[in-house]
Amino acid sequence: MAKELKEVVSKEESYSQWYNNLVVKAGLAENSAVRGCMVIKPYGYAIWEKMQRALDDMFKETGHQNAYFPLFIPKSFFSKEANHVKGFAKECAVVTHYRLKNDPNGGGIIVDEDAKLEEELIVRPTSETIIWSTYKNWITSYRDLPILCNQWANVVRWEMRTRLFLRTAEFLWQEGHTAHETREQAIEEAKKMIHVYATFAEQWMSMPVIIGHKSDTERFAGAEDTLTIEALMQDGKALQSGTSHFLGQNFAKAFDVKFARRDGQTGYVWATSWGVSTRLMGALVMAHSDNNGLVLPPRLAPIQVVMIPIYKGDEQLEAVMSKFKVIESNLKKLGISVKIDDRDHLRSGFKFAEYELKGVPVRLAMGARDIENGTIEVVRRDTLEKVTVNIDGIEDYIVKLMDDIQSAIYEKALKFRENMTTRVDTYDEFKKVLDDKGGFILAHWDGTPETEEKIKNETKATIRCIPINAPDEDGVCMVTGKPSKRRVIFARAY
RNA sequence: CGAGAUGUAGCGCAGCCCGGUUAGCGCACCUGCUUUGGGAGCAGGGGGUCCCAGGUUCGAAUCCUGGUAUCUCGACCA
Repeated sequence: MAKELKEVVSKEESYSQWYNNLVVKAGLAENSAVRGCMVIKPYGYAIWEKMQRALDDMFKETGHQNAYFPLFIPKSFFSKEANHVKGFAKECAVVTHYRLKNDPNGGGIIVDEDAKLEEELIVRPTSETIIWSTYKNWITSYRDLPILCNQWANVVRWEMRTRLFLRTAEFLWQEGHTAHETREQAIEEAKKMIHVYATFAEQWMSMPVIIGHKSDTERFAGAEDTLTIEALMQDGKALQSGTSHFLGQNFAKAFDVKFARRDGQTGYVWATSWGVSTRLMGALVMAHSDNNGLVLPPRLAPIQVVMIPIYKGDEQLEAVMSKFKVIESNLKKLGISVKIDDRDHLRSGFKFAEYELKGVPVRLAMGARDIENGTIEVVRRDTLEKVTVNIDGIEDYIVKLMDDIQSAIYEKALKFRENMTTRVDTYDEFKKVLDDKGGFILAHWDGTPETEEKIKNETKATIRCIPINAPDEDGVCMVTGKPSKRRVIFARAY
């Protein structure tokens, strides 16, 4: 099966085709029979679960609680926040009826036209509206604040073009929705959470990201400020991997969420929302994979170590297996997930390739030769470097190796991003870099939506973000020549 | 939703233009034997509503009409 994958790669087909192939062949996910939707297979879901657990822990550490709000949102809720409506007016699934019946003209089942809902229900594309209509009842005093809730849920956006993990009609995500007493506290919360995401991306996914503000046009519908983490994929395109919004008082005003302030006056609460989705799975695949398949960071790998026996006959197999069992039990005590693959109908070479495709960080192989010498073969997935080491102390060796891999793939991705980040000063240069090289481009921009739009239409590149740590640097906009205070990041994006 | 392409076994495809045996190939699957330190070899076997519905014809995977689904490129988006 990986052979097929290699053929696709060697033909230098489009990167997106390679990506799609890899996701399917590695057993992460596949297209479902339902248009635009995806089946996440057990192996892919196991990675997502690890992501969820890590993120959830980080949310709890920062004082958040989980809650759950309804999937269906009355249509009228959407007419309350004008900007938000514009952003989600289209591309939503709508529930119009509540009953089916047998077709009197045939054998099938049809919608019962008599069972039409008074008011249509929207399948949530995001939950701000239903949550704020609920928060209204929760908040009367500053003593009720802050409210720091997170929800793990599925959402639906009826996208025209879909791609596994990156853009599916239904996707899984986490959405935090917080309410605060002051503007400053809400801004602080939005900042805090984008840093949580950045930490997660870098420490768990081994994926470097740039934190920044979205431009006016790229901002979330209904937000005053949108913070984003932007990652660079191996084809030189950017991927927005997580966002954190400062919503100001927009939703509080739309849903009339007022509270009694410390000074005795009545005021509207300040809000944030933030989320990451199964899109992170796509990011993980595109950030690290090579022509042999996935490369998973050890902290997110469902199987961290795979052991493959090499043998002729039952006697040799038993000898290897007894050694494997000891190592397995020792590694498990150290919290490392281990799989012994003793399937007899497959040759070892096939298994090697299969686990490389699946991105298992460390592979151990042992045969008669090793038993004789008291050694074991260790192969790390990221470099495919192969060493034969003494079996004594193998556990410590592996623990260290896992840390090495976790940081090595981060460093590799960081280096790639650095090489793929270019400073340009003229529009011609900008277009040339975009076409020849891709990646992040640091350039001056006059700050107007008109210029941004013009660049987008002419080059397909968008402003990914205005980095929070961008140094002040006087310059002139590469398009209009108007003054600019700092460089922003442009890229073509998913 | 605009423009193009494609629907034939689990996957990838040939056959269609020019209608005519029992619809074929590779991979995968099953059985047996031989193999086993990087994707095994031989032999045998199973698996099809040729996307759906009409039409033309003695006869349709093949021609015509209408649906429908998927993919690629736009617009939209996490």
